[in-house]
Formats: sequence, structure tokens, C-alpha cells
Amino acid sequence: MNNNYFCSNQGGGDLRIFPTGRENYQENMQDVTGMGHPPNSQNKQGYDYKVIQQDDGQCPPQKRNLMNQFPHYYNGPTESNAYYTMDSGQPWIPPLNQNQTPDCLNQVSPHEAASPVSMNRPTSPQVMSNAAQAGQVKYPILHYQKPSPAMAESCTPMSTISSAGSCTSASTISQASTGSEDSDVVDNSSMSELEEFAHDVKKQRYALGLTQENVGNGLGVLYNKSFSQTTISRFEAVQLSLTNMRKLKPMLKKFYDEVKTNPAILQVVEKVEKPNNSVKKQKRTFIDKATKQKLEESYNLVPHPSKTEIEKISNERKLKIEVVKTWFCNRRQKDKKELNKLLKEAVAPGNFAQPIPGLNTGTCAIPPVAVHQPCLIDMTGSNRTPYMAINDYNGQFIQYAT
DNA sequence: ATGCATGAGAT
DNA sequence: TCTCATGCATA
Repeated sequence: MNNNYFCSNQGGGDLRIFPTGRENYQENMQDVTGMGHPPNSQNKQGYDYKVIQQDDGQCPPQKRNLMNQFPHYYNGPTESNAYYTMDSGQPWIPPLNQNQTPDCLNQVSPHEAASPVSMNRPTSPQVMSNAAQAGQVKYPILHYQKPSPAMAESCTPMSTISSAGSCTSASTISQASTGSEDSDVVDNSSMSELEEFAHDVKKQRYALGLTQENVGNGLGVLYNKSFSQTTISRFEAVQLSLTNMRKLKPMLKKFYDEVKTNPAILQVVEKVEKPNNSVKKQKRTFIDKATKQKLEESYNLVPHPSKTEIEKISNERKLKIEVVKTWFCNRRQKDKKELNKLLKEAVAPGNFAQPIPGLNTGTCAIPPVAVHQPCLIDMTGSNRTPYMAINDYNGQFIQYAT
């Protein structure tokens, strides 16, 4: 499964997801966030980190006591003006978004506003149970990024998939009105639907004897913009982001539909020639196994290294700063995808998870806590969701597919 | 199939 | 400076 996260579903249906190496939070962490578990003085004992230094104001923000900045997400010791280390001797670095300002905490999260379930305060079991039964526990889709330039320019007449059913067989394709700007009509497929579709599409490709490259070119034939073998491969393996999958799905669907009604295009597709772009050959740095191992270690400690930290790593590992930087970017990207998959696996009907705890995703200031009551999943992959202003939210929801 | 890289847009 | 979509290069 995933080496960077550990997830358990134990006692009373509690769901816990946290970075590996931090399993001991299971014993030590108590929820004092207001998510249903009032602080208990006993909870303040026995954390796996200790006060090591008074904060003289020079303390880097990452190490600063979270209590002051994220009072309702803070789970640690409450001594003010201090920062902490773990029993292992490693620094305990709160997964804090450095850009986050306390003002953000005053905003109502879209989750909270939109759902009977609150993220930041206890919800009575009554409300919870009613909401769950009525199917009212919903999750917002936040479009936080515009389509990539490639997609944007080539997909104007993109088909709209009806919200019913999976795409494999049941969905209806209707031609979106051309010209008019309905770019926010997007595919709403759930992760499971996308998986099913990806699988289906792969089968069809085999049946047609097409290569991934052929298909990529095929999209070019239909949309005037082709995709690489890599992208098709990643789509079939469901290795793209949810948004990305949803964008590509209608195109692929259209392609295969088109092939059915008009097999002649196969001839075209198979003959597409690659332009001889002898220009800009990409160089690829080779990082040996041992070095990668070390990078992984650094990553597990600090997924978002600062400039100084990157320089340090760069020196230690004898890699260019650029290479280290890129490595961390890619590593985070990879992690995010893996975590989303893990979350999807972890959430069984009746179980709910909090937004992704942020050690490895980096920006969510919520130390891992047990979830004793239904909460909301960040389906968007944006770990800023809880802090987003309500007016950034356009009211679109999906219900979590069980 | 996947690792390292790039460029555009968001923060 | 980061994230995200994407692709060249390569095992």
C-alpha cells in the first residue's frame, strides 16, 4: 500500500490516518480540537515530544507552538513560547502552513457552512446520525485550478456526462453547446467510477490493438491536441489527480465512442507521425539508490524543506539545488496521489475521515487525531480547504460514494 | 511504467 | 516559490 502513511480502522470504527513513524500518536494524541473531544487535563501528559527551548522570538515559524496560531487544531503541549522535540531526539515540526495567517481561522469553512456536520465544533450524535441517514453528508468540489493551457484551448466542445451512473455503460453523452462558456460543467465521476472507466478503457484499447501512444494521438485527431503515451498510461493506471482524471475522461470516452461508429479514424490514428523535434532534449539526472534513500529520510522529516534546508541537503547529497528542489516537488506530488488513494480505500461506508493530516502534504495544521465522529474528507486534494473563504466556494457538492 | 523535468498559473 | 498537468528519457 503506502509506505508513508499508516491507517487503521479500529475500536469503535475510529479511523486514523497518519504518517508512518508517528504511530505512537495513536496512544498519545488526544483531540482537543473541539471536534467532539473536550480537552482533558490528563491529556496534557505523555506527549511524545518535550519542551526543549524557550521561544525567544527567533524561533522559526515551523517550530513555533501551534497553540497560538491554530488553537482549535492544536493537539500538543500548551506551554506558550516554547518549541518541542520528540523523544527520539528529532525535532518535532508542526505541519504548519507558513503562509497561513490567524485571520484564516475566523473564516467559516465551506465544509462547515455546507454540511450539518461541523469541522470545528462538536456535532451531536443526533444531528450526525440524521445527516448520515439522509445522505446529507456531502463534500464540496473546489475548482482551485484552471485547466492546463493544453486542455483549455483544445476542449471547448467537451462533452458533458450526465451525473447518473458510471461512464462504462450507463452514462449519456450529450454534446455541450459550442461557443457558450460552460467550462464549469465538468465530469463529476467518483474515484470508483473513474477506476472502472480506466479499466474499461484499457480493455477497449487492447481489443482494438492500439498502443497508448496511438490513443494519445487519437485524442489529437479529435481534439487537435494529442497526449503522450505517459499521460495515457497514467490515466489507465489511475495515477492522475482526481481533477485531471475527470478532465480526461470525457475525451477518452468520446474517442472510443468515435472509434466504434467510425472505425476509419483508426487508420488515421495509427499513422500519426511524431514531429521530429530534435530540439530541446531533456536531460535526466540519475540519482542513485543510496541517495534516494537519504532523500526519503529527509522527506519524512521535513516534506517542505526551506531554502536553507534544501541547500544543506544539496551539499550533503552532492546534488544540484535544482535537482533537490525538483525531487521534493515530485515527491510531494506522488505522495498526494498516493494519499488520496489511501483515503479512498480507508473510508468505508459509515466511516469518515478528517481532512488530510499534513505532515507529508505539508500545509494542514492538524496533527493526526482519531476521528470519533463523521467528519469531512477533502476530496479536492487541496489541503487549504478548511481555511478557504466561504465566497470562494461556489456551492457544488458531491456526495461521497459509498 | 516511472523518474526527473518544465512551464504556467496560483499563492 | 509552490502546485499541477504534462512529457521526455529510461529501466
